[in-house]
Amino acid sequence: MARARADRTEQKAQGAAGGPARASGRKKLTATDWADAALAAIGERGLAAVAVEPLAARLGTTKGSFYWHFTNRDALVEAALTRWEELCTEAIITATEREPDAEKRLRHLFEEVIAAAADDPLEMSLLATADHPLVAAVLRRVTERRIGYVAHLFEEYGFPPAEARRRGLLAYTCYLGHTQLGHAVPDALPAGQELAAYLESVMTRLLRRD
Amino acid sequence: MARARADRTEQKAQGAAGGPARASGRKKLTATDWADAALAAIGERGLAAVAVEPLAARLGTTKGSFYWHFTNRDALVEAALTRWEELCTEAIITATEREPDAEKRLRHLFEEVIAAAADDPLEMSLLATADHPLVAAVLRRVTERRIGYVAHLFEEYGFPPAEARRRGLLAYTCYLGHTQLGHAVPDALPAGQELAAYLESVMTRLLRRD
DNA sequence: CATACTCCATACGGTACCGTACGGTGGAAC
DNA sequence: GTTCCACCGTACGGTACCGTATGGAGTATG
Repeated sequence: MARARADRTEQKAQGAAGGPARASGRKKLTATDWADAALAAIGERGLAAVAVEPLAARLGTTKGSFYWHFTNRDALVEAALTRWEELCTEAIITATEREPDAEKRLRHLFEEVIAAAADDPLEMSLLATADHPLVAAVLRRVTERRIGYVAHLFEEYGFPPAEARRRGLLAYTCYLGHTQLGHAVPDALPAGQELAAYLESVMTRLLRRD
Repeated sequence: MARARADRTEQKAQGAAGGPARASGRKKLTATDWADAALAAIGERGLAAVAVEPLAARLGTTKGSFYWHFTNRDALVEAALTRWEELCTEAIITATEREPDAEKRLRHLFEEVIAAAADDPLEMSLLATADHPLVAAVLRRVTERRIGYVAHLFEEYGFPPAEARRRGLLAYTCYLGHTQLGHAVPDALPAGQELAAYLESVMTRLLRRD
C-alpha cells in the first residue's frame, strides 16, 4: 500500500534570469530544493551529512516533506549527484571554449579549476566517498569527460592523440593532487606570489614540446 | 568513579624475528591488537568503520575488552593513527637511503610508493577523512615529512633548495593525484606496459634540468 | 586455599538516524 | 462552498552505535 510514489517532481521554473532567489519563507519545497540542500551538506561535511532529519531541520520542515518528494535517502543522494554532474563540468568547458588561442585555453582552464577547487570543497568531499556506488558512477563519468576534454585541448595545441592523452592525464593528476593537498594540508603549499609562480612553472612544464 | 583508567598497555613483545603471528585463538588481547584491527578497518571501509562493537565482533570479543584498554573510541583512533604514522613513512625512507645514486633514489622511491599505494587503500582512506582533527594532525606531520624528504633528494640530485622544494612538491602532488585517480576511477589510468611508460615519462619530466 | 588483580561478558540507558502510518491543512477546481 | 489532492506534521518502531555499570572467569601470589 506504499503511498509514497514520489518523484512527482515538477520543475517549477523560478524566473528566467536565473536569479537564485530561494524564497526561504513559508513556500512549498520542491525536490530540487532538497537536492540543493543535500549538495550543500556534502560540501560542508561530506556525504554522511546527507541525513534526512538534519536536512529537514535546516530547511525548516520535517521528514514528512522529504518522503513525499523522495522514496528514500539514496534517491536524494542520486538527485544531488546528478545535479552536481550537470553543473560542475560543462559550465567551465563552455566557458573555456570561448578562448580562441589553444595555449591560453589550457592555461586559463588550469588556473580556473585550481582556483575554483580551492574554495569549493564539494569535489574533495565526493572524492572522499568514491567507494559509494552512486558516487563512483558519477565520478567515473565526470572524470572521463574531463580528461577527455583536456586531452582534446592538448591535441588542438598540437600533440598527437596518444601524447595528448598522456598530457591530459598528467594535467588532471596534477590538478587532483594539488587540490587534495590544499585541502588536507594547506600549509604544505606555498602562498600568494610564490604559489602563482609555482603553478605557472607546472603549466609551462605541461605545455612544453619535448 | 570512572574505573577505566585504561592505557594499561604493555607491549608484549611477540618474537624478535618480527613474525606477525596474530595468534587469533583464545588469547588475551592487547591495546595494540585493537589498534591494528582499527587500522585494518580504516583501510577497508574508512574511519567510520572504526566502531567499537563491530571491531569487537571481528576480534571475537566484546566491548568489555575494548573499554578496558581504551577510554573511548577517540583513543583508539588516535592509537591507530599513531601506529600508521610510525609505519607508513620511515620504513620506505630508510629503504630508499640504501640506494647510493641520487637519480636512482628518486626513481625507485617514486616507483615504490606508487606501487604500494595502488594496493593499500589505507592512505586514501585517511585522506578521505582529512577533516577529522586527529587525522588532520597526522596528515600534516606525515605530508611535511615526505615532501621535505623528497625535496632533500632533489637537492642531492643537484637542484638548489628553492627549486628542489618546488620539484618535491610537484612530485608529491603527482603521487597524490595519481593514487587518488587510481582509487576513484581506475579505468582512467592506462594499463600494464602503457602505464609503466607513462610513469617513466612523468619521472623523467620531474628530473629534467631545465 | 584465600586473596587480589587482570581481563572480559552482559545488561542497560542514551543518541542519532531511517522509514512508515496516518492525520491534518490550505489552496485550486468544480 | 464543498471537494480534492498536493504537501506537510507527528508519532511510532527499528537499527546501529557509544559509553557505563557490574558481575564474574581466569590466573598469579601470599
